[in-house]
Amino acid sequence: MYLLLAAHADGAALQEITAEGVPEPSNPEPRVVSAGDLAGVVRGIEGRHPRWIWHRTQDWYPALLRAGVELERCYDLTLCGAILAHSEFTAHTGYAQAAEKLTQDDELNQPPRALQPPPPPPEQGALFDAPAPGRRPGQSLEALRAEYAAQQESLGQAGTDSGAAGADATRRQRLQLLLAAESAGAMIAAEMQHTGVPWRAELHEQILAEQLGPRPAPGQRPAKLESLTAELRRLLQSPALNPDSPQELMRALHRNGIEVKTTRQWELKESSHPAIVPLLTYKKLSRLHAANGWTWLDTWVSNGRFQPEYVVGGVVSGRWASRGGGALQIPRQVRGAVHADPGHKLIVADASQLEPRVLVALAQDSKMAEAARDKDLYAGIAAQGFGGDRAKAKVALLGAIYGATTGESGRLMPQLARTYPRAVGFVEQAARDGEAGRTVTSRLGRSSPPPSERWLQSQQSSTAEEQRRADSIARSRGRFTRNFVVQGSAADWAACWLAELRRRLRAMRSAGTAAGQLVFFLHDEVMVQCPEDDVADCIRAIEDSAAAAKELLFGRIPVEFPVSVAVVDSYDNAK
DNA sequence: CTTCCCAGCGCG
DNA sequence: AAAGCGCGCTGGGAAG
Repeated sequence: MYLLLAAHADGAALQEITAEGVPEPSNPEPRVVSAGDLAGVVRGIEGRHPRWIWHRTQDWYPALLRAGVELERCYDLTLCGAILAHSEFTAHTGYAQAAEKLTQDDELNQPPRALQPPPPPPEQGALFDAPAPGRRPGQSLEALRAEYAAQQESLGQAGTDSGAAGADATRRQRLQLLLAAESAGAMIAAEMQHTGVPWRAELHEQILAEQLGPRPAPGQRPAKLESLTAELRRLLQSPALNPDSPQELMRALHRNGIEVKTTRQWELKESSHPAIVPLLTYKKLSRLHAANGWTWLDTWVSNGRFQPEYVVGGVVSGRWASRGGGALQIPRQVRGAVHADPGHKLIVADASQLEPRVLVALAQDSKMAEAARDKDLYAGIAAQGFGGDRAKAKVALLGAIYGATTGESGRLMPQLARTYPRAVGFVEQAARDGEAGRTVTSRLGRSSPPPSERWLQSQQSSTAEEQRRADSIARSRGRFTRNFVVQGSAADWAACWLAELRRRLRAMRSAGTAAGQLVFFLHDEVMVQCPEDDVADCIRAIEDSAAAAKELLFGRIPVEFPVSVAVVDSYDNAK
């Protein structure tokens, strides 16, 4: 059962439609529901397991969650539309071609970004405020129904202009899987924001006090930073030095014979001047204070929860981004503040060495698959081609995925290519595609953006100098597409992992067997909080989901995607 | 004064 | 040890 949910002047409008996106013949009439009644109505319909189809999950689901309504599945027209508009699998369809035309028109007709009106403020207060009339063009029931129908038609044609019939079916199925996983991801993001990461403010404050000293008055440096500043001023003979200013710092270092080109940590470490150690300490602590200190705590943690917004589809590769509080960059220093509720445990699971394993599967490199049989892929590769030197093997493989050209990593490439011609050939091909301005595509069908304006312009180079520049721009795009196929396919895998895990956790919750809740997700890592007695069930769900994700992406292939699991009270004990 | 960009560093 | 991908956030500093 497919149910459209659209904004309406009197609240919301609902309409049952078919899988193809036409009004359900047996029940074609839309139904208008007032904003106040919506949560109750939705709850009632949910028992029939519909797929909710809406413009954006973020428009509806957060308020439903606040009203205590959790849903099983949805179809996010905005996220799915973005995938279909750019996927190589659907590039030949009318949907993608119309989208491309729209983009071009946009670029021609839109005022510069700075002149565009700011986005509306986030919704506050009442549940389901009726949107102002005319404010959201193209979001009527009819417009959304047409959009859904167009997307389904495009999806149905995925791959039909290429290759063997068998391959076509697979492409369509993969894309369909991606759309389902992306929509599930949007629900998970809203649910995790609603739930929040369990965060104990008093533990965080304890960490800050230990590292920085007592909480300073607003605008003041903490005691520890104050004393380090005094020490640096003395050691660098610069009585007014502000160590937070890279320019001042650079001048002070040069005056003292420390000839660095930047003030980055790794470059500073080259010098043995007595000021370097306190300077690095200062930088470390200053970062903690500025990014995750008392101000951060006041701003982002309340009632024992850190509730960031996750931005599904926020990264071109399919990874999530986040807004507010730097949710995807919680430094190790403060992870001790992430602490399970009484009687509960945190299960922190990460897909070990995910990207290299994804590369093995993508390239179907059987030699590398042997190395990937064991828990430690790098050790396996080291044994096969690097005389047992694990560090070397790791640097070489990561270099292949990122496109390293110089340094140790670049030097090891030929050696890696000899041992694994298929795996290296796969990323090399992606790099050449990117350099030539072609798009590349993840396993499930998410495609890289077209070449930038800069790349296009650089193609018309005439002088030798311009040509050198053009080559550099092309190589940069090559590194991007090289990484895209791996990072994007890893994101495909992670999205399926997450969706499968959500399904299992929901099933266990409704059966009353286990009460695990997803509370955090970070590219290749999930955190589930559950009662102590439910840990074993939840771990099994995490592992089964990982196995299911592998099979969904690649079928039955002899490559393992092991998950490393830690059961902890506090996040800092996870690694 | 505000706005924007950069350097630097956190995470994967 | 270090330089190659993807992000968000902060403070400094220049530009308007």
